Amino acid sequence: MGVKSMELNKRKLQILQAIIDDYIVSAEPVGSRTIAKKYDMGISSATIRNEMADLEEMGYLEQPHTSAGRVPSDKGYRLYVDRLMKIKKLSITEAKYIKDLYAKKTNQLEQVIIQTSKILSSLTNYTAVVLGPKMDRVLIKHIQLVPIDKRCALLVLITNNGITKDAVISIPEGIDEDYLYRISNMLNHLFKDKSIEDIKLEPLLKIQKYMLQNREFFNSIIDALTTSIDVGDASEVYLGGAANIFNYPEYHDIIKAKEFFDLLEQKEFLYKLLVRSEKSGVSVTIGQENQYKELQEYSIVTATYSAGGRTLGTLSIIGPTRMEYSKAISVMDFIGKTLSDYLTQLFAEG
Amino acid sequence: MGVKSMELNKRKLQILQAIIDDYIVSAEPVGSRTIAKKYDMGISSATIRNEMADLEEMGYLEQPHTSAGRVPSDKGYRLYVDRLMKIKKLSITEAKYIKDLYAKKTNQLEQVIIQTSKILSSLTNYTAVVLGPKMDRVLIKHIQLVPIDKRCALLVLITNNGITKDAVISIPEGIDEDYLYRISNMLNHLFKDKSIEDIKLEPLLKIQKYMLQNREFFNSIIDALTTSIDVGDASEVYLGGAANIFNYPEYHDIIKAKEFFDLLEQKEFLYKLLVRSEKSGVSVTIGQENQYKELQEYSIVTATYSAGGRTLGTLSIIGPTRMEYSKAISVMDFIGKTLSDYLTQLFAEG
DNA sequence: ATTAGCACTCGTTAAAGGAGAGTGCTAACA
DNA sequence: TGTTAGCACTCTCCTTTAACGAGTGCTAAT
Repeated sequence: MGVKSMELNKRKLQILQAIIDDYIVSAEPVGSRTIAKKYDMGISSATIRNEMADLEEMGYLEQPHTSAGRVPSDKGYRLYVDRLMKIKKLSITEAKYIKDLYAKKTNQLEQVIIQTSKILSSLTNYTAVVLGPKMDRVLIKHIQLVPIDKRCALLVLITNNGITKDAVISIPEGIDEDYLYRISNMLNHLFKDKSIEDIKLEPLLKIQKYMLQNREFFNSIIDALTTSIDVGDASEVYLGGAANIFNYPEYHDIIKAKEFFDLLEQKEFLYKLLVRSEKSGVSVTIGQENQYKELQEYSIVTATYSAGGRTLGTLSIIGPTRMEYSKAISVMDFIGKTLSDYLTQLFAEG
Repeated sequence: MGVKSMELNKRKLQILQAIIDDYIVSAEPVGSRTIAKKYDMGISSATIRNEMADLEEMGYLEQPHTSAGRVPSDKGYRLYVDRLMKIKKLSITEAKYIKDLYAKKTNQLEQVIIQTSKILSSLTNYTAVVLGPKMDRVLIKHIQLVPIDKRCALLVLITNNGITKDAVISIPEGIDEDYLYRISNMLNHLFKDKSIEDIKLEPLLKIQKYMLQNREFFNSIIDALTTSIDVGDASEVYLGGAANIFNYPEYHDIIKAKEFFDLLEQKEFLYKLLVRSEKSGVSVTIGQENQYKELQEYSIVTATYSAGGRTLGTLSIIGPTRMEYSKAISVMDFIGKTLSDYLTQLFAEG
């Protein structure tokens, strides 16, 4: 057989691309005859058969059973994504559609995120998972205690990303509005321009001197601060288009479908999975590349969004490894950027 | 045949109950022999056959095809729910499990709602839909403008239910902190103890005299107030246990399953469906009783939750018409009450 | 190196043939 | 008059069988 034949020469790449292109839309194992007929490369099906056997031996293709066509392996998809596929730019209609949806203003960050998940899923036809803004590295812009009545006050926290959090806390006896005002100023002075993480670590030391009286009250403030932030985890995972999965025949098996929806219900897991370092741009995880067993039959395309150059969160779509990577990647890229522009502008103004 | 035989006598009710009890767990059409054997009523299968034919003619049972057993009709389920089924009280273990989960405090109302949807779905094995607190009839307890920096302020709104809403609004040139403070007081004075609805109707008239200067600013405040409230609709629909539907053989059909999940994705629709007048207690909608075509193959059990005697929202479960009504109703009832107690206490304190 | 030809594999589909569960009806019975 | 045993009949579901066809690998010819 000679070593020569096992090179990944141009023809092999061409054939691999053709097979994957075909399989992505058909979901059926691809045979040599199909390739020979559909793509006119001037070689016979027998030749293609030989090449396919080589590609299988090299790990780029798999055979469901002896007398079936070939199916791409994860390694095959990886090669396809990195070197073979043609990135499809969004159509002008699609780009305009997206731009228009982000045209109208709203101050409700959550609404924007929800809308993003819907757009993402409707354009890609996969399931979208969008994470709300990460709070941990965000800086505090303003912190204040607002008196409501004799017994309680509202703790308000505003970050430099324009996100607001608040919590009602009760006031112990014998604290008048003026004292509350002084505490409020003190907190603001102490924590302004600090990150949320800092609060968790520092306060006990720095505040200690203020804490001699009303120790409990201070504790409840710190408590409210940290817990109101920590909530960020599971509750800020937004899904869109979960039912899209039914479009794909691999999930017409009830067992598979159930697995998928069970997965989606584990919001904490999704959060852990998709929260990533600030690496911007679009990234693709194919099947077994995923560290989690539960996800090794899926592919995930992830992008980040930011405001004013600071990464805030991630958007992802999740679907079968037989995914329209080309379309998916360009949509993710475009929406990630559009959303970032939108948020940057929003925060700059508001 | 005689008119007599068509009465709903005790024996017919007994048989109907037996059939529905059986069908609810088996999901298979129930035959006369099954009833005769399993439930010892001292009559033969032939007699039961006659009664079943009567029950079918009266509309309580249906026959999928000539040589199959009987299946309850919606009318049959209705009779079952109203008169036949034995309400199963929660086991002590279950009651304790629920109580324990509501034992620990949190100020995050949203977390409580999310947890409720999880508990509901895990105990009933159906899909839970919980609506967040309705805002429209809620009274305003406190309203305030908190200055953040020169260019913007935070509008904070606290309701008598302890719910907080806020929005960042920008301040026009030439408004100093003192003036802002006066406006804040004015707003508070004007809107305190009013409902949100009132704001939408009244402000233009009442505020007009204040609005001579800074008309735009006032408009943006009113805008922020009303929109931050209106969000309430779709974004406050919480789902739990959607994947539970796969436990039931009627949804092993992919078409049916897809329909179900498509339904769940229409949050606005679910909101419209489940938001109801304050009628408290548990209510059941069976199949075609539902006004919406899309839901006529499902049954829905709904309860309300409240705080301090004021109804806030609804909890529901949705599942096949072949539902364990008895279990479902008692769980809904118990959780509705427990949640109400919890919230009542929470708001009384905080 | 390429390709035509061919035997072989294996999954898919359709038809055919029970098996089984259930019914309605009739006739006998208390 | 209500109840029940018996029976013919219906219809779905499951299994078996056979034929089909898409696809492969190998061999031999080009």
